[in-house]
Amino acid sequence: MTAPTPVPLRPALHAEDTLLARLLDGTYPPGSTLPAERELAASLGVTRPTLREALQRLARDGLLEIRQGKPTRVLHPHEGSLRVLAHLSRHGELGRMVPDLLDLRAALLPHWVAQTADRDPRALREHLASPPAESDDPSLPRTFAAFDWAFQTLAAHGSGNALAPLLLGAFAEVYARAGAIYFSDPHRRDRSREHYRALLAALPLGPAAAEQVTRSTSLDSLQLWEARRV
Amino acid sequence: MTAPTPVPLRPALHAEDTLLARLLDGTYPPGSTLPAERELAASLGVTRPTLREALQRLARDGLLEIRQGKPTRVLHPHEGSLRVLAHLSRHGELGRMVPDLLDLRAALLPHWVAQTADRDPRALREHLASPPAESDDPSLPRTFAAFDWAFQTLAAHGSGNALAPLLLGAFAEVYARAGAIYFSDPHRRDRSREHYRALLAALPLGPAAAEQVTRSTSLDSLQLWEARRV
DNA sequence: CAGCCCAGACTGGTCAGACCACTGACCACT
DNA sequence: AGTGGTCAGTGGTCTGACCAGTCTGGGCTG
Repeated sequence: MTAPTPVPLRPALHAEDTLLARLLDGTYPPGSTLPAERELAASLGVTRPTLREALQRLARDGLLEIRQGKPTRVLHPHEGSLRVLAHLSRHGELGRMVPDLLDLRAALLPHWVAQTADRDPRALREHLASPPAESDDPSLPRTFAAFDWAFQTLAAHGSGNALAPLLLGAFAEVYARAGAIYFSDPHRRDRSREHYRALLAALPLGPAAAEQVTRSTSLDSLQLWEARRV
Repeated sequence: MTAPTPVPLRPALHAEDTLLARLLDGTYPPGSTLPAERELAASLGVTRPTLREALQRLARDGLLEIRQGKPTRVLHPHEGSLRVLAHLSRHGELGRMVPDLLDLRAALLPHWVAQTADRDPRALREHLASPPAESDDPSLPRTFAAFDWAFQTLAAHGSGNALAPLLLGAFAEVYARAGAIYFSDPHRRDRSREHYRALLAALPLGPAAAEQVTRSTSLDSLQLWEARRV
């Protein structure tokens, strides 16, 4: 029996964070079974109702399967939901996600930009006109990431596909973290400004041109990342 | 004050379902504020801990914002997560989602198929070889939808993008429902069999060919749906 | 002996009511 | 007018008990 851990932050948060850490570090491997709630609550230093709230949240994220009468089961990652990404990104897997994120971006963004160009590119055009200027402000990477995120959001909304903003939203937290890393390099920032300019120039030429430009610039970003100093 | 409702199914489920229904039908519109937990629990005929478990789940879905000291706030849909899709699909919005789902498919699937073709198309080839045969089995639409879903899953896994299966998985429930509708038409089933055959033929020709075929067949499916008898 | 069945010991699900902790608005004081 | 404290209302947590499925092992039956 594990010694009751002191509870630094809110008990429910402590419980969720601790459980999540154990789920990710293999203490409770996929397919295995969680200790009984009473036991788990005691070892975490919280009460059962509090623990249960944390368990319900993790279950909703697709990490656990809770069924009355049987032990709570740890699900396999592929059974999980997109929300686990946010968790993973907080546990050091972020770097490895960047190329995958850029790859998805290369698949979706050109599609959305083309549709936006076809329907109503005004908001997008206006936004792209003024990316953050270069400076030595330490928060510039985050500012730049926010700008790029807004760009994607505009394209998702402009696509006319009601599911697009929801889909994009699933990546909000991960993107914020990953973007701060990607845009920490002045060279990559500068290259992205070129990308925005190129798209701005292509928008009046129609959807096909906008799509083509967005695709090639997205792939360029991916290559920029792959070629980074290791 | 609302009269305590009788509790048919599990109290926690009843609470969540009822709340969700009220969130979707505008009883608790976005931006508004939920009744206090004590009051809400009483009106739902459950106790506070039970209600809170339901609230925690809904909050994790991005439908609510719960903060100590302030009333629980109803978030706007675009602040929600992809999980709300599953909820919406259970509340009659499914038909309107089909074209949007097909549109997303047209953006992602060709990308994934191309990568799978490039890396290791064997499993995909094997799967595509044997789609469900025509019959009058009333469960055929669902069977067909399951086959098509497996196809997409193979492509997502084969893409090598670790995020792809997670992304696809977010649509599992919605796709199961939407697919059962789409594939209820024998004509559309037959057309999809043609699509599978075409892709099967294109796979040996390389990623570009596979991508091109997948893109055009995806768009064909979209047009088939748009042109349906109304 | 093989097989069925049921009690009991797990598991999670819910209840009850109390108290703690944070938020915001109101109000007396400066 | 500005400032600080007070307090009512909100969510957060605790306590310990009981309800409800699930599974297993031992005893009974055929």
